[in-house]
Amino acid sequence: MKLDRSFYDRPTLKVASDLIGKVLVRRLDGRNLAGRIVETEAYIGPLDLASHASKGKTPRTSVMFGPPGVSYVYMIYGVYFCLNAVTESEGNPAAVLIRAVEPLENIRVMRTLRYNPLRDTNIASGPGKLCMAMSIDKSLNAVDLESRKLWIEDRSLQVDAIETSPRIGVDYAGEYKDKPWRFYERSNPHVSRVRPNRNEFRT
DNA sequence: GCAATGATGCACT
DNA sequence: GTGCATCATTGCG
Repeated sequence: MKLDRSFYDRPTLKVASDLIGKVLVRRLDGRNLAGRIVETEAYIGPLDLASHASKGKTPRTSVMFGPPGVSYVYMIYGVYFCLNAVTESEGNPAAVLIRAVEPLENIRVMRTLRYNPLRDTNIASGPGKLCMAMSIDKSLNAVDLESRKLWIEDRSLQVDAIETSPRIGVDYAGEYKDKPWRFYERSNPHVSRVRPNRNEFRT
C-alpha cells in the first residue's frame, strides 16, 4: 500500500532509514516500473550545509519548503536527474535522496531505458541511473508521492541490516560532510558503491 | 583494478 | 561566470 503523507511528516533521518526496503513505483505507458529502495541519503534541514535548502528558498528548492510527501527532482551536471522525497512539516525544508533501487518489475523496460547494461546491478545503482531507468525527469518535480505516476509503497519486504556512511559528493559541506546520513542495505549489490566503506580500511 | 576526465544545463552570484 | 547530492570512458598497469 502507498505510503501517505504521515510517513514523510517525520524526522528526516527516520524517514531515510525507513525507506530502505520500500518499493518505488513509476507508472509509464500502462506499466509499473518498480524497484526496491536499497540506498538513501538524508538532507535534514536548512542548517545542513550539504542540503540545497541551506542556501535559502529559491525557485529550484521551493518544493523542499512545502508539504511532505512530494517529489523534488533536479538536474545535476547538466546530464542527470536526482529524485528526492520531501520530508518534515511545511516550512521546514528537508528531503531524502533516493540513491539506488533493486529492480523488481518490468526490469527489461528499465534495462532498455539504461541502454542495456550487462548486469542488473548496473540498472539503477545510483541516483542518476535510477532516474534514467524509471524515466524520471523535471516533469515529475513537485508531484504528490501518492499520484498515479509516481509513488512509494510498503510491501512488507524483508530488509537485511541497514548500514550508514557519510553522504556521497558533499565534500564542500564543512562540518556536515562527514555526517553519517547515508543509509543502505548491507551487502546489497544494487547499492551505488558495493564497498562503501573501503576508505576506512586504507591509511 | 583503479584514478582522472569530459560531458553538459541551469540555478544562482 | 561558477559549480554542481553524476556517470561512462579512457588510460594506465
